[in-house]
Parts: sequence; structure tokens; C-alpha cells
Amino acid sequence: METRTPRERYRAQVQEEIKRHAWTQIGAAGAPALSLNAIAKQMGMSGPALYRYFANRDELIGELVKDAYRSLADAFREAAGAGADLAGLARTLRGWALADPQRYFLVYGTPVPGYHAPEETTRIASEIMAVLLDACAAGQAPGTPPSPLDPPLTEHLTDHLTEHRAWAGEHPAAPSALRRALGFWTRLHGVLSLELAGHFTGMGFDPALLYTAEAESLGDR
Amino acid sequence: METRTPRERYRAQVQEEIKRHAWTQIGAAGAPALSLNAIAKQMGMSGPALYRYFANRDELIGELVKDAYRSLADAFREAAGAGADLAGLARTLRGWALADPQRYFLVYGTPVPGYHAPEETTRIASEIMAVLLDACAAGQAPGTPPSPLDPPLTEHLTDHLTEHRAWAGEHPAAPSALRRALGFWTRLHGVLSLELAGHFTGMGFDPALLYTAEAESLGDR
DNA sequence: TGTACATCAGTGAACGCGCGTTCACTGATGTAC
DNA sequence: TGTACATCAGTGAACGCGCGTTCACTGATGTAC
Repeated sequence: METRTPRERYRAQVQEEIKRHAWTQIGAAGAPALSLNAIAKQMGMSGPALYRYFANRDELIGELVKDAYRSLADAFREAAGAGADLAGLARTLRGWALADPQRYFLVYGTPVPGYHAPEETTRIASEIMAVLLDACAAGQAPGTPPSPLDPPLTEHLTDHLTEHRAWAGEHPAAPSALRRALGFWTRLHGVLSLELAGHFTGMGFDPALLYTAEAESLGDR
Repeated sequence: METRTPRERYRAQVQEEIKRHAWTQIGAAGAPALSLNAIAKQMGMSGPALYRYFANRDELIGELVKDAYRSLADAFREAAGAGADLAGLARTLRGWALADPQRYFLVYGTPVPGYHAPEETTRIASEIMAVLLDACAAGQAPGTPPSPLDPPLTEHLTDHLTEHRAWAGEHPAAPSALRRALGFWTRLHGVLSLELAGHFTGMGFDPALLYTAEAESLGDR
């Protein structure tokens, strides 16, 4: 324990208080800094001109979010329409995310504090989930014995999934299929978000290998 | 295909151009909106007073990030010191994340565009990884046969992990232990970040159950 | 085909505001003799 | 113990800036007769 003068102690105290307030501030405002005027300037227009196209800044952001959701839903529908299985959907998700990391983060990244998703967003989200659930249920005939490759399903979790299937749009899939859909989402998102946030850079390591390994971990047959 | 007047087409075109520019802007600036003046006001001080404590805004943010990393490292070290296994570390991680979601997102959320992590941050990150690797290697005697519960390890991935172990600080762990550490990180982060970003809300579903199930998926013995 | 009118994209000035940061200062606290 | 000086936390004014947004306007384009 080093000796500290009263001044040094006081200084450290205020430093801590500043940090505490900074933390609460970060919670209040982490929204993407998006400037209408800067956009206008880049387009060679005056700022007010944008108001012909969007009522205000929030409406613009809302549109961006909706577009992002729609683009993923379209990619999923297209892949499923072409007969993609779970591994195919995994590749689709990765392609969509890598094509535009900012778009990915706008949907799955740090939530914007004030902003709350419009209804259409959640509607599109459940469409995406529906495509995924179809793929999880397909190829799994009723009564198929569980494979050791399947994501773990305790009795407790099985009950919980059976009771709470509203999120799945009451999709008539077995609990094991619901479990696989959840695993798809969380495991692949785990690799993707860490990769896109740069947490693997400097590791000299290829996240794509890990991603495909995780996709294979879902017990698709 | 609905009919559209030239005006409507033009309008839609410009709308798209605006959105395109908005996208590139979002990439340039998603940093947490943190105001020094607002902090000072909340503390009943004048703005310039803060410059007695931090050279500027960026230095303050850097300190917050470093504190966040340190707090997780401390939690991990403490848990490991108390003899926690992988499941225990998983609980530690979840506790740390839920205790302060903002802190979690500052470390693992959408990366701040301009900001680049100071060296100390990466040093702390590898300390955390070292604790995790110890836990992954413990209880797995050399030559232990692989369990079907283990995360999947293709030959290709095994080779890759064996070659690229710099990220693990040259930790003398078997590839299967390295693989488990990676799985720990990505799978738990996947559940956590989706949960904290609110992607499970309105699903009437308990993410904690999914989290523990994923923790069990790591084949800890 | 030509003319009168309506629509509407875009402009420029202006608003109030908060931002980060500098500067010269005041006044309390600590230090040296 | 008392006095002179140095240190340093905090203030208030000021800087230039960019923000979202409003308003009255201009001028080109489309529409109706």
C-alpha cells in the first residue's frame, strides 16, 4: 500500500466520481451519431432539403433499421427457397453479416437507448425465425431419436420450450427443433459478433473455421 | 407492379441516395455520445474543471474501457482462485454482464469507430483468456478420449488451432481445450449479447435456461 | 398547341442549443523557512 | 508559531463549430382546360 497525500486521495475520489457519471451517461446515449446536415453536404444539398424525404432524424434511422431487417429476411427466404438446409442458412447469415458489418450491428449490436423498434421490425424478425424453424424441423421426422450432436436439452428446458412457443409463432416443431433454432441463433451470432467487433484480430486465427464448426454443432442431419 | 409517375420514381431514388449516405455515416460515427459538459453539470461543476482530471474526452473513454476490462479480469481471477470450473466461470461471466450491461457493451458491443484499444486492454484480455484456458485444461488429463459432448473438432480445425496458439499465450493446452475455450467464449457471448440487446424480450422465454444449457454444452467433466 | 394554375424539390437565413476546448483568473490548501 | 511563497482545483468568459429544425422563398415541373 503506497502512501498517498490527502490531495492525491481527493484527486482519485473526484476522478472516480467523474467516471461514475460518465457511465450513466453512456447508458443514456450510445445512439449512432448520424448527422442530417452532413448527409446533405455530401449530397451537395442544403440541410433542410432532407425534410422533404424524412420527417426527422428518427424516422430516417427507423427506415435504416427496417431495411436492414428486410435484407436479412430476403436473404433467408431466398436461401430456403433454393432448398438450403441449416448449414446453408448458416452460410447465408455469415454472408449477410460480412457484406455489411454496420448493418449487422444496427440490428444485432449495442441497442440504441432511446429508440424502440417499430412493430414492423418484430414482424420481420418472426418471419426470419419461421424460415429457420422450418429448416430445423425439416429432415427431422417425428420420433427421431436424439443425436449426441444435438444441443443439450434438459427436461427443464424441454418443458420451458414446450410452454413458451409464442416466439416461434406457434410453429408445430418438436422441442428439439426449437432448441436447435435457438442454438443456431446464439452460437452463430456469438462467433459473428466477436469476429466483426474485431475480438479475433491479432490472434492470427481464422474465425471462418470456427464458424463452420459451430454450424456443424447444431446436429443437422 | 404498381405504376409510378416520374416524380415518384425520382423521389424514391433520392430517398435511396439519402439512405446510402446515412449508412456510410453510421460507419464513421457510432461512438457512445458522452458529453464532458453534461457530466460536469451533473456534478455541479463547470465544464473546464474536468480537464484537471482527464486530458480530453478520448482519454476518459479509454479509462472507462480499461476499467471494464479490469473488472472482468478480476471477477475471473477471483472465481478461478475459489476453484471454479467451467460452469462456475460461465456463471461469473453472466453475473458480470448482467450487473452492468453498458459496461458489457463497451467491451463486447458494437466497436467504437475511431477508437483503437490501448495496449493494456489487449494485455488484460489475454489474462482473462489464460484463466479460461487453465479451467479448460484442468480435469482433462492428457490422452482423455473425446466426448461426444465436446464442441466439434474437425481435423482441419485441430491443425489450425495447433498452429495458431499465439492468442492463447502459447498455453500448453491440448487442441480440444483450446476449442472448448473458444466455444465458451462464442456460445456464452452469443446468448448474453442477444439477451442484453433485448432480442429475447417479448418472447416470454427465460434466457437463463438457455445460457446454462449452452454452458453445459462445453463438455466439462 | 398554348396558356393558367398547382404542385413540390430545393434554397438560404435564422433559431437555440450543446459540444470540446483554451485561457486568464481566483482562492483555498500545502510547504519552506 | 508565523509568515512568504508555491501549488493547484475550480470558475467564467469566450472560441468556433455542427447539430436538428422552422420558415418564407424561388423556380422548375406537371396538370387542366
